[in-house]
Amino acid sequence: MAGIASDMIRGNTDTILLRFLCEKDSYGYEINKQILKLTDGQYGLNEATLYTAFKRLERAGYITSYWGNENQGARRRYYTVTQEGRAAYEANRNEWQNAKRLLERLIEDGKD
Amino acid sequence: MAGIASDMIRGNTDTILLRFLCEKDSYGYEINKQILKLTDGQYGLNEATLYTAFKRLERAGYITSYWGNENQGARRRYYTVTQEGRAAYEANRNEWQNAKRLLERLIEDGKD
DNA sequence: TAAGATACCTTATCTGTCAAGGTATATTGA
DNA sequence: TCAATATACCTTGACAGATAAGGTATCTTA
Repeated sequence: MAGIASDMIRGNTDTILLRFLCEKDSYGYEINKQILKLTDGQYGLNEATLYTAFKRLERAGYITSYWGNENQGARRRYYTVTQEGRAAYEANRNEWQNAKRLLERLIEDGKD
Repeated sequence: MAGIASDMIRGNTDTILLRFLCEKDSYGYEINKQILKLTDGQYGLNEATLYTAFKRLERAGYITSYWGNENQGARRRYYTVTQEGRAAYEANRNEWQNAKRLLERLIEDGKD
């Protein structure tokens, strides 16, 4: 997933994770599969990026975590979005929409 | 211009500069003023970012530069986009449009 | 004559991403 | 039975782009 596309998504990683956690508690591996599915396999988070982002969000107080009690299969660390996390998601979503508008002007309006 | 919005634009800096240079030869200070104008003052490149990007583009062979012969005022380094630069702009623009579509799915489709 | 605008540049530092490595368990097919 | 694959987590070191802060030099304006 290297290259420009991933650099374009940079800065939105946290927002994407929060979006999924706003729907329901989940864990890293599952969220990444959902991302891949939603993008038809065009985008997925590198694992190091994924777990770094979870740590960042937890440190910021936007999510909390707990171990699931799987009685079979690999263990899972579940994440729950906090009230602050929901607010951050809304704010980030607005920021994305604003940034999108600006980029459309800056990149696309100069079409030949 | 710190914060999330600037991180969202990261990865598009080169594309933005190429877009302006595809219209006409220009120099750093002028392009930055155009960016500010197009975004109603909402976004402008940090100078260090700006000149770093020019260097990167020149090293990549996407632009060339020459000193303008101003007989008054501060000296200006003008940039010209190359054929490869135009091709890169088109490719980047497509990548941006693709990334935009993905981000809309990943961020916006989960609306409440 | 000082302040502000124009115009360029460098350095050190920060942050997010990523490749590469690791651990452990369960399932599936040869 | 046993190797491969999928699930699921984590850490480390390196890299690239963005930035704050500093600098230089000229011209205009109050």
